[in-house]
Amino acid sequence: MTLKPTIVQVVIDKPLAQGFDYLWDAEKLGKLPEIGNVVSVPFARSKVIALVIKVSNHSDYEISKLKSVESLAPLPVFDPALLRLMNFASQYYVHALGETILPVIPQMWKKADDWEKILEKLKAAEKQSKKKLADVTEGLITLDQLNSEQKIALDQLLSDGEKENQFRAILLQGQTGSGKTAVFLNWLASTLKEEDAQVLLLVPEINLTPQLERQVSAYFPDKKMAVLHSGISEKKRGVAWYEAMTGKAQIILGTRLAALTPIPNLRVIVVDEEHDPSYKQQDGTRYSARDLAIWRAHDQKIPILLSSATPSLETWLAAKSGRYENIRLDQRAQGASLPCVHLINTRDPQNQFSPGDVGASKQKSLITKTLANAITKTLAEKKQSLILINRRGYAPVLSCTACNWLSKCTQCSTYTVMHKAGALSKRSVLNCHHCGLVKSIPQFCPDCGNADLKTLGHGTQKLEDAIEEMWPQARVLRVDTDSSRKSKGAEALFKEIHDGNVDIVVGTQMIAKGHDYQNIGLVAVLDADSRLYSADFRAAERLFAQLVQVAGRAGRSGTQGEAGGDIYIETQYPESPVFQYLLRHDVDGFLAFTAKEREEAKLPPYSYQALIHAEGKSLDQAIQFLNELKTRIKTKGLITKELKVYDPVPKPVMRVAGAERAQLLIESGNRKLLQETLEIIDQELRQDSTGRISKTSRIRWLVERDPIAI
DNA sequence: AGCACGCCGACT
DNA sequence: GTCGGCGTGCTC
Repeated sequence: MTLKPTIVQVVIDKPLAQGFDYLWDAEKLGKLPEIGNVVSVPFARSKVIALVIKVSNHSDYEISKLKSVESLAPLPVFDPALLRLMNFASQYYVHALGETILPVIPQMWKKADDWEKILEKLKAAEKQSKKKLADVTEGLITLDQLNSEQKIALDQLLSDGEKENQFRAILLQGQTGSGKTAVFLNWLASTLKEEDAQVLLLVPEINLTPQLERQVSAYFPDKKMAVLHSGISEKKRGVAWYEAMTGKAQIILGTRLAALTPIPNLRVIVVDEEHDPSYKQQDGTRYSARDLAIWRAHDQKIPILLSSATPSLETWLAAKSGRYENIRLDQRAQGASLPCVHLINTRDPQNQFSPGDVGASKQKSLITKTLANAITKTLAEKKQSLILINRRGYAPVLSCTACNWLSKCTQCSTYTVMHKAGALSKRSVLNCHHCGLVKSIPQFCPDCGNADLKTLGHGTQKLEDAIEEMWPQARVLRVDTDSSRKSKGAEALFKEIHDGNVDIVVGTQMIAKGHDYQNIGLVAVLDADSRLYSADFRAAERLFAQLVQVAGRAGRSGTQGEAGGDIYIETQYPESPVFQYLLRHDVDGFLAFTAKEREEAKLPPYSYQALIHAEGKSLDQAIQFLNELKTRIKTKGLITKELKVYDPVPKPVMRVAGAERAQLLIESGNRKLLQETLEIIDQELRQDSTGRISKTSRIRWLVERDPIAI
């Protein structure tokens, strides 16, 4: 009698839809295989990390050609619930299972040779660092400090808690400063009373984690927290991931990548700022961490809380229809009142400087007279001003006054942005924000030789210059990705603001996110219009959310009874609904208005969308590739009344780093039908592709489900 | 995705 | 004569 060999099927991090079979030598590996084991296998000429997805005695491949699993990682198995999530994500987002699963493993665990060493180190470290009690109490609001509205919200969250083992989705909607964080942290406390319960707390951006991290450790000083985001070192991330996976860490705090972390005893999920577009991954598997978190909660029959001041339309409608519970916080928790919104009509001459005005400079196009007066007043009151402009750098384009030459990127279909000396490099440079290309600034126009080159438009740097010129006595700080990368990072810059070392802060949207400042009297938004009328139908929704968030910064001074700050928006279109609803602080009104618009236009969430991206050497080739694909879809009879396939179009930024890009939009009111069609398209494309590159036309393609920008 | 194998152009 | 271009096929 011959014993049948043990065979495992594994998936690896390649865009290959299939699994690969390997022999399992139980003697050598010490144990029998289990689904969810992390292993190291020989693949082609190298060794790769793989995950076991099947255990059997059979292989469709020739047994004699099978290689053997080399080693077994000293890690717990990926639990069945997580594998269900991965399977779903892989199918839904039309990506191979392997390239969905393996990227969640931190780099530290990707080298099989180090496994035993790492484990020993971890164990040694664990023995040493017993418990370091946190001494911070930042943001700690105990049960008896909650205001009545927060108490009601918490009661509501807790009262339904008896429905154990049941999916619940709750929208916690409340304006900035209404104390949502205090409510959900106190709610988490009840789950964390349980000995080994784990909770997952998702935040949209790295900038937000340090503050929330301090708050969480103030609430739960004796609980271990694992922090997972791309900003922490690989080593720390590897350790945090291990602690989450082994159940040692009970609180898992992180950005979107944390949504796919193995958490064996997961009991509750919180998604903070659930509307934030950064939950959508833009490369690799293009998943939405919020949507996957909801699926995970549903699948594991646990509650999920979605928190936002300006919920996404999807979530808001779900709450409205009763599919989600809706808990609201309408008061401002610590007594601060709402900021007053001012719309400055830039077309009104009254708001503009006239030639004779004091302080009118060549920069007058940047800051209106009305806004300048408000800033001067705020300075006099010894309060801080935040000025937002959504473009980093000095000026978006350099142009020739004689022949209208413009500084275009040589590799992309965009303009390069001028950065002044000292910002990106020692000298002034032109920088492309799409491909990162850095070029020196030409002395003369490359086309006509004219030496008179001028900048068009404004960026953060130019604004900084203008402000310094207009208020020479003020202390000005610029906060954007460039300045935070250069100095000690964003945290250090935020500290400067907190400590009151700054009068005027100039920056991009990143200043407005999450950070609580104590002494802000004025917030100004200078380029709201650029995002008002965009080709992207979600642009207005995003702008509204950002403006509400910005407005939140202005009214946050904690002192009881004090008037909220002022927010100034410079616009040519003050009558636009975005601004009108903002003026009244009417989030629900805006969402209802937007919902109606979308319903009439049959746009998401009233329909479902997917994009097929194509990228090649020339736009024609990319378009042709998509046209052929469309024809194939048509011949197969897949285009029906229920499923619409648009014509291929160049992408908004058509050329990036030398590759030209086009896209094909597919839309359907029937989610299942769209899913099935995408699977057929994927199969069809895979048939004559290696990986994701077409064999015949050399076009790189990608299917994206639920795109957030079109 | 990598990576080797393989078949055609300008060079020490 | 060869070095090297990237089209094609394979990885258990």
